[in-house]
Amino acid sequence: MPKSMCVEVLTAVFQARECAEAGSGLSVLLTHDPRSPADPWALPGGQVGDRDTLEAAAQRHLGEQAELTRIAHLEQLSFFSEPDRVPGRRAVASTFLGLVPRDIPAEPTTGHAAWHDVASLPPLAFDHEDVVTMARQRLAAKLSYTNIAFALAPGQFSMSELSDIYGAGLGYPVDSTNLLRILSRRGVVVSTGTVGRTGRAGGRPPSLYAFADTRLRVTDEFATLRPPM
Amino acid sequence: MPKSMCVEVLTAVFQARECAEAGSGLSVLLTHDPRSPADPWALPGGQVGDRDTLEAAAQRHLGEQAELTRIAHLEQLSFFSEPDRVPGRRAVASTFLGLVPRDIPAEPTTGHAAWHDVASLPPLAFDHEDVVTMARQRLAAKLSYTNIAFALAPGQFSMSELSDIYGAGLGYPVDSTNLLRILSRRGVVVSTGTVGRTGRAGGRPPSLYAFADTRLRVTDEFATLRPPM
DNA sequence: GCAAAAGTGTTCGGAATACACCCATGA
DNA sequence: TCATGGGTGTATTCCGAACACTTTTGC
Repeated sequence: MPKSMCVEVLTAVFQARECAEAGSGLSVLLTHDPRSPADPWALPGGQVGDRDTLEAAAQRHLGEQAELTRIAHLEQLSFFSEPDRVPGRRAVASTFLGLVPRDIPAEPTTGHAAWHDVASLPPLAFDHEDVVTMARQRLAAKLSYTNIAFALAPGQFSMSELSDIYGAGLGYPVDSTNLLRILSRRGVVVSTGTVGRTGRAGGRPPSLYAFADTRLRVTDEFATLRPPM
Repeated sequence: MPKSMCVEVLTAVFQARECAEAGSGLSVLLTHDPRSPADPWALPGGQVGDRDTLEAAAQRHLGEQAELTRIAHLEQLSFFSEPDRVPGRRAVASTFLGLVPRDIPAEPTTGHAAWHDVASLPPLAFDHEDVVTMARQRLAAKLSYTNIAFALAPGQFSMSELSDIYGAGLGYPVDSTNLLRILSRRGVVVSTGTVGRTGRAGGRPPSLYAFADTRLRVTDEFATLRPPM
């Protein structure tokens, strides 16, 4: 009879930050135990309880380690199961991608967790950097063919703000003009009828939009090889 | 300290069968223990060894239970972690999608495993039908934007044969004329220069083609929102 | 009025589907 | 020579990127 294995969860939580000046605009939540200052930063996560699903365990650890209780979207990534990925014990990691909208309180109030721009990450524990890389790739891919940006955007937003969020997730600038056309035709965003305030540099006040759904939905199902007729 | 959990692997292996008459043309490998005839059919899989990755464990079980040692493609699906998905024990399942080409020996020689057309599946154990459904969706999606069909096709094939394979995986007919154009432009298939034999109903003998790669490759990376320039 | 940002319209090119037509073989 | 299936070419349609132009605000 084979032995049972130890399963842990790890979550890469992203947020598209406001700060325009430096970095990519996309930040990931990392934890660091101040009692062990020599340890590298790590992704939030930990063990799975007897009655937890993996998703529930991931959410519980985010609440405990970073006071993050409102995750707009959480989805499974891959399993990391190399026998020696964590020295000294057999730990199979179930990894997750989590997304938090821009308008929730930014900074965790404990000293154990902090947001780091993905363009300038510190050294990370074990294979956690691989998890971040995979999470970024998954996010970029799903921005193209799903409405996943609802989980990064605030409740209402201007199209230029949304194109900044897409740009942060994709890594290249996105034309806000065409973005509105595409997302409107697909029924992803709808106009709220309200207008926002003009920014500090002047300019016309923007119309505000909102996402039509708050659950993940595939919006471009058949990139090619569509069904006939 | 939380208890460790029991991890099992489950694999849905697909093959595009030749038999044209009935069914969808897509078959999945199921196992059934003749010593327990009352049990339903199940997906192949089982426990994970101490030094196994999950992928290695999945492949080992396929070899033991169905004498299947040449898997052309194996990739992780989701984890199934509902606490009561298997009555009586806590079993977290790591599920896989496996693909086998059309030209390998079709029937397992043991009585423990058999191919079943996905259009007429028997009742399956636990949540295994959900795994099959997820695997079919993953296969259909990746047929559109990757070269994953290399793992279902024989080493050489005519375009009409390949369009049958695509049709089996997608669930709707695919025009072989346009399929060749698309896959040629993307560099997915190349002409071998050889020609095959005409079928039993007459007709012009087909040119034979082959896949350029035997590893998964994304061929249509940016369905939309391409980078500028 | 001027700068800055938002919104509108147009053009262009690429890609996929559909379909008509030609080619090669066996009976 | 005819039926059958493979292959080539073309038309249509759609969608997204690029960009010029107009509109609306603050100073």
